[in-house]
Amino acid sequence: MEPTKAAQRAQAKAEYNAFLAACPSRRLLDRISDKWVVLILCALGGESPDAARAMRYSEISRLLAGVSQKMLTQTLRALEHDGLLTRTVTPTVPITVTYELTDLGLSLHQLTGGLRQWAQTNMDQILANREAHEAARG
Amino acid sequence: MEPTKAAQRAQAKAEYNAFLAACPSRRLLDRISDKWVVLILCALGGESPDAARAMRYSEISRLLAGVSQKMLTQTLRALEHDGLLTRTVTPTVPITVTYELTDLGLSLHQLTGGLRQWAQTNMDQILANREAHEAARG
DNA sequence: CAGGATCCCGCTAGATACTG
DNA sequence: CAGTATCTAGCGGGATCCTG
Repeated sequence: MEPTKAAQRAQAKAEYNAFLAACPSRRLLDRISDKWVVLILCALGGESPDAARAMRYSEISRLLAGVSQKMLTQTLRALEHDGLLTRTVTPTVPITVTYELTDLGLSLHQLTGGLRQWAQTNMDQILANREAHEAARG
Repeated sequence: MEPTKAAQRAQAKAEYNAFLAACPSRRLLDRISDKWVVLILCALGGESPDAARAMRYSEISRLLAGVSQKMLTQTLRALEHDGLLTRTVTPTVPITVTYELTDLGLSLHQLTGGLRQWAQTNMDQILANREAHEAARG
């Protein structure tokens, strides 16, 4: 009679449906389907799972070329709020703030890292597709 | 002296770096890190890899509750342009247009489907994190 | 009636300048 | 160094119109 873990997991899966606009998971999916979220997770997560490390604000800012301070701060705060990363303030002079992925953030990094990998791996194919598509219909 | 396939792959990986703002793969990553892209891929890809199927415009529109016609059309065209899906017009009355993932689109669906799954699986944890975070600092 | 193009508006991303 | 505050332009989104 005791519910198995598999049954509990199936139950949890059935609870949320990201296709429904009103479902909380839909809003969560919208949030993580964001270019800055993906890039920040890729930065903090490193190339391999064990390469994750804490980074300073300026370090992230430098790595993610093109990000504005506003979007970086805003996105970091949102990720902290959701428990995907921790923000640590060290009162040195000048002040030091580091960001580090939580276990939950690391689990999501498995996926976002895949996105980055996919983009880099299939870039040539996509470029070829675009050319073919443009040639086909001008 | 002949380059191995692994070496060629490593070379291809080194070519693109999604962290660089000027790199084409960065723009590609920005594109696929988009909520409508993710949802459309999830819709056309189905729950399991073999559940992928062609869908009509109105069918997608209904499934992705909350998407505007403009964004749906715009995103579908962009995905077609990149070769992630095909657009097929059947001259019935009234006209029928179906969209279907290509192999490349299916490969990306492996990842976006994971995002959706992750959002639905970790929703409860995130909600708990938010509450804890708000309680901690009002 | 399905499919989509166009116009208009509000919001938000992003650049710039300023502060603890 | 690590942010906040302010302003503007461009994008997202709804209403409307067009076409087969």
